[in-house]
Amino acid sequence: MSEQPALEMLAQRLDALSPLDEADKAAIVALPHTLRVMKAHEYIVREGDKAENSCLLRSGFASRHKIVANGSRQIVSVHMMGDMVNLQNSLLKTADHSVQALTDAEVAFIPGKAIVALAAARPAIAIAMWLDTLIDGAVFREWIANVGRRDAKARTAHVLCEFALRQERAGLATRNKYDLPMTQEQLGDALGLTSVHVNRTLKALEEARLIARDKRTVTIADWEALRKVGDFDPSYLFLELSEEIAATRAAAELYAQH
Amino acid sequence: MSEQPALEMLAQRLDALSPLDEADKAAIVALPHTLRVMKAHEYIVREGDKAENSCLLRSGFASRHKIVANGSRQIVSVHMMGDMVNLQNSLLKTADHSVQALTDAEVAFIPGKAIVALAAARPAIAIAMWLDTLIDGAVFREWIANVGRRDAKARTAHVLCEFALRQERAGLATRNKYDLPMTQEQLGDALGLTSVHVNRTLKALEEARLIARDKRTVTIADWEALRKVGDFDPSYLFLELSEEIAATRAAAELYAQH
DNA sequence: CGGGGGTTTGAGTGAGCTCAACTATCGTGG
DNA sequence: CCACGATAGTTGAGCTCACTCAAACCCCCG
Repeated sequence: MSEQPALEMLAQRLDALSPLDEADKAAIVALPHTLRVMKAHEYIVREGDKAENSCLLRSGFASRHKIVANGSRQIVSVHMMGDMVNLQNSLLKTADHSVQALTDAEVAFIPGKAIVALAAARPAIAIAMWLDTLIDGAVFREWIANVGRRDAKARTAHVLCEFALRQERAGLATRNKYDLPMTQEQLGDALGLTSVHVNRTLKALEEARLIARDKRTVTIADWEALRKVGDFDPSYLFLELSEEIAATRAAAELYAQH
Repeated sequence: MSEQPALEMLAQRLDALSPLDEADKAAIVALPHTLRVMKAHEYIVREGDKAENSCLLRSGFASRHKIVANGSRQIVSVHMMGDMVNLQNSLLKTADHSVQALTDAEVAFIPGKAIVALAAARPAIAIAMWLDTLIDGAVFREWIANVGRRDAKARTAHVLCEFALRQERAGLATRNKYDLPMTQEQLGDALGLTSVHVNRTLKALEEARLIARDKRTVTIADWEALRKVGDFDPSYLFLELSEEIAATRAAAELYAQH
């Protein structure tokens, strides 16, 4: 990943959400942080932990989840390259949920205090981070509706569409073909279904020729049809606010190859 | 409601979340706004609307909801006196969900632009509003887990506990007895259940002597037992951050009577 | 005292669950 | 290079929680 400073990615993301000047970006890149390479399944934050760091996901995938009384798990969000996984840790004192690596991942831990101090000193950064949090909230709302009111087929199709667009935005794949970085068990935990039922549902979507699967690579065979059964309208992702991220990243990659 | 300026309540809330100085509070109270009295069922914001205002709920109750393809509704949050109902409208351009009055309500509409300008000018306010948004998100996460992984009984008990503590914080009731300002149909929309099943579930909770009901007044007969079946742990509400709100409000009421 | 919204109850159905077995894939060490 | 074990995916059979449909019932308000 070149000589790029670790937090360049964060500066880009926030800049895309809400324009920052060069000094703002420099201040973000200069934020104190420690880089860690995590293995799949490793915990990045545990529920109940004292909240000290916020985490930028530099590569790989991570999920946030809660455990309920009967022992089952609910994944409340899935994150990928470029996402700030737990900005809430900057201002809230204890973690209300766990964050776990879904795949091997590179994570930059940034002290919450440094983030708050930066936000206090630089309004544009405060607003960009607030906006990131607002979009986070919009996705949560959609997920509440997803698990609360859609049946298994629609629910599954919906997140398949969401992942497609988010991976495309992150510059990781196209909207028509991407790696689903989670087991059916984990997918079930995200959808509020059992792994057995996820399996049958995916099979049904495949038999209906909406998707194709190979290992964990998902091909969306009929985007329009999948969008329809999944009742998917991407506006809650506010992609237009960060459209240039994928483009920037693609350009950087091209440049790196030469 | 006395001669208090309409936005005093907002200044108090934000100050409780993250300390503000007098100039900050004065600036909040001076924010441009229009007051409206809404009837129950009236829409405050409609999904898809151009987002122009954020709304402070001065009295009454409101809910936010999404409609899914099959026509059913999912309530994603319930709000009460003192809540900012849709801060996201300050920074996001279109509303991704609707806001509706559950009861008659007084609402202060504040232009999103004014809020952003204030946040940009006054870091302490930006951070307080960001924090409010973060707590909003924590509640959304809990609701995802609630509808995704808890059965009807636990799910219902859980929100009954949540409403108790939130109404207590707002100074509207005690945690042992409060008005549930919604029909069983609406409760079902919040829980991802049908109204029929909500009815049976409430009845079961009543027969188990965990709650008692009279019209829409809920009495929690056995808090500890209800908390347990509802798998309720209030930490996600971050009540300690705004403990003084209820106290302040109670004191103000006392003062007003004399 | 009639109408309308909300609540309650019953009866039957079905989507998604549980339990259990079997298969496929893949990394590891002999 | 193969055998093994572990992890993940697939399939079947039966069950149950919550749904649907439908009919009372209740209560408030005009």
